[in-house]
Amino acid sequence: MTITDIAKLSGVGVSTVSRVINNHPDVKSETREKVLSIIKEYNYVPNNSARILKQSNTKNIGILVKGVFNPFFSAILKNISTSVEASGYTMILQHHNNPNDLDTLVGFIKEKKLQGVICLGGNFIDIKEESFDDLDVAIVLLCVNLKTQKAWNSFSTISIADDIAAYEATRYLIENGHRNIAIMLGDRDDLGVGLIRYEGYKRAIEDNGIEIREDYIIYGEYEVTKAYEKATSFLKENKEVTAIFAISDMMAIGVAKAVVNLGLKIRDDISIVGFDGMDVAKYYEPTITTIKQPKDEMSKMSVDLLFELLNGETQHKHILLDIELVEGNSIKKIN
Amino acid sequence: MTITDIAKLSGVGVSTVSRVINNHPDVKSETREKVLSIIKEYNYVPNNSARILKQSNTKNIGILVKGVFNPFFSAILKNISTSVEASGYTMILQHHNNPNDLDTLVGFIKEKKLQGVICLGGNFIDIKEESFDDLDVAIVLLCVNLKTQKAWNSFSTISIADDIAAYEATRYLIENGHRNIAIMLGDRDDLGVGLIRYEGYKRAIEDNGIEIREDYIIYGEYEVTKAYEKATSFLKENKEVTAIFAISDMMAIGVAKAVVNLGLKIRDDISIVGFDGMDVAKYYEPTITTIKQPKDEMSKMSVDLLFELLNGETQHKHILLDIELVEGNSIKKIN
DNA sequence: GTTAGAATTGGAAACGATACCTAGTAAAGA
DNA sequence: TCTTTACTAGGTATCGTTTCCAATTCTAAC
Repeated sequence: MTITDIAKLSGVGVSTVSRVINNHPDVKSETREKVLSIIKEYNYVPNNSARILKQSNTKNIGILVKGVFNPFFSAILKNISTSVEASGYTMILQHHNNPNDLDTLVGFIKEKKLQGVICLGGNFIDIKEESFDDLDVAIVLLCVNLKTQKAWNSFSTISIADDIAAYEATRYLIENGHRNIAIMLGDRDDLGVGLIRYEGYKRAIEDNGIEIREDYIIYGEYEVTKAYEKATSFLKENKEVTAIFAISDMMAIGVAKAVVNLGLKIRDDISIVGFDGMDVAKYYEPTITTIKQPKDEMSKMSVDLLFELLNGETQHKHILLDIELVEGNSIKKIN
Repeated sequence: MTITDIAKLSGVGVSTVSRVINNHPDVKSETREKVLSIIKEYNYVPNNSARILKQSNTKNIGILVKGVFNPFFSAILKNISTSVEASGYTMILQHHNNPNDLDTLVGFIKEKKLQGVICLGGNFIDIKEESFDDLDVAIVLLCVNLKTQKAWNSFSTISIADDIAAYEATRYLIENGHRNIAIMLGDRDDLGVGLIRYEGYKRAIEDNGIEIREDYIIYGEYEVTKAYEKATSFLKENKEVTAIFAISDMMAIGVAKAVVNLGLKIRDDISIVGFDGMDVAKYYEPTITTIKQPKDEMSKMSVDLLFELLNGETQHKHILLDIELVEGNSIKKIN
């Protein structure tokens, strides 16, 4: 079934059928009805490749996800997915663990002929000025590790102030009297936003005259199980620690279980702070104090911005969203 | 940059360049080298649409996800994603909430010119014999509601015996002395596998001479928050209930929090059984007894099967995987 | 030196849509 | 009645590949 077949069956020319399909105005309504009925009867769907070939408009949006598909990313993914489809674009999902995020991104764009791409997570610290030069594509980075302002006009970013967020979380613990505060990061070899969060933590510690201890870093790999294991062995050996700041809520849950299974009490013995503001943190018992990221806003903005960029309605932007420290019941006030 | 440009630059014909690109044997090696170097120099990437148009081989694999992107689906998605990419196929993700799953599926296949598709969740109860007739595509259904054996040779399924699983969970509660057992399903209007699970629950209740109560069905919509709210109001009004069987672990966590916030104790006052076998259920405190689905096996098998089907190495299969009741600490033994 | 056969190579017709350009028809105005 | 204008419709070149078929070159044996 091609457009030619439909044209013959409806007794009109191919251009007319094309006009009908694309909702062009210059078609008599009875002709349109007739063509439409034939299309429906024969279950005709236009060949996307042929259209793309002619129009050089692929309508492909890529989503490049780095690392774990944690519930936080999934929630964002779902929101993005819904909006992308609603706009008649095709969403191509790629997951990777490649340390070279930039090359992966560029390859993805070229290979899939993307018009736009959203990156979820990853390190983009050494972006080169010319990296995106020859590709005319709308790029939005979400939750990435990016400190340089190089090539600042070649892509957009939507992020929270990860360092300030981590600073706040740590300061909150210190204000509550904690001094021996450990931090749980993701992958030792590929920190991503974890690096920025660690810097916030570090600054808060130092600003309050506490000594930084490298051995207070735990790597939980963003997984509940790993977090549980690592926290268990860590707590066994560092009895003086009174608080752990985990940079994801899922890891915070692993830590919580470790605390319980060691015969300790969450809050009274070990205070816990999470990060993300997932529902599970709220519905865990005790409710875990966490840094809430505006995930719905983040996903909505990223898609909106992407389409604005695609339509040439805006220049590249760098948006910083607010976070919120949501108090739970997992932090003890010491004296 | 097109194949013609490359041909001119290399001083050969387009067919030769095409042969080089596609690794056809009939090219002198020095010609090949030359063409390859030009391709590299000019950063040429073949136009995928043109290729697809000619070859009608899109290498597109679709993933159609119904309803919520819960952590269970995300985990499966991640596994699938990795394998699909490794095979050089493109993964197109679509999320929907359309009650008519079959039409959505067929439209998805046609529009995106898919070669294969995996469905995650949904209702496929009224599949018609001719539904997939004109589409030559490998279909694997995962975690779907499907009872008829119509068109059994047009698609594959990978599933667990949802009814037996739910039967087991319910029977386990009954064996532990519970009689007033509520069940928490997903969406009232779109049950999916929930329907099958409900039947298992119902049968277990009846087999043990307990009266079925329609008002013991709670609809938690597969969300922690909803589950929490619904369980809270349910428990306030049904004080005789001693156990709740939630058909997802995330909902089980919502239920758990509801129990705690009502001043009751998980296990001692209200027993909870989940479904899925997610890490969070294991690391929740108390560990939630759950029906564990072999999610890694499910995702691996679905992709393997899909590619076998694509390569014509096998006929359609209908695989039933085993589940396991993983005991936690959320069930009280009554006398 | 010829020639069969193999090894390479080039030309050109598709694939299925879009959109420019042209043409016919009907209504409106002169 | 004739011209102008607005609609509506059709023909066809084109997008960038692949691949069939034909043509050319090369190799080696006579």
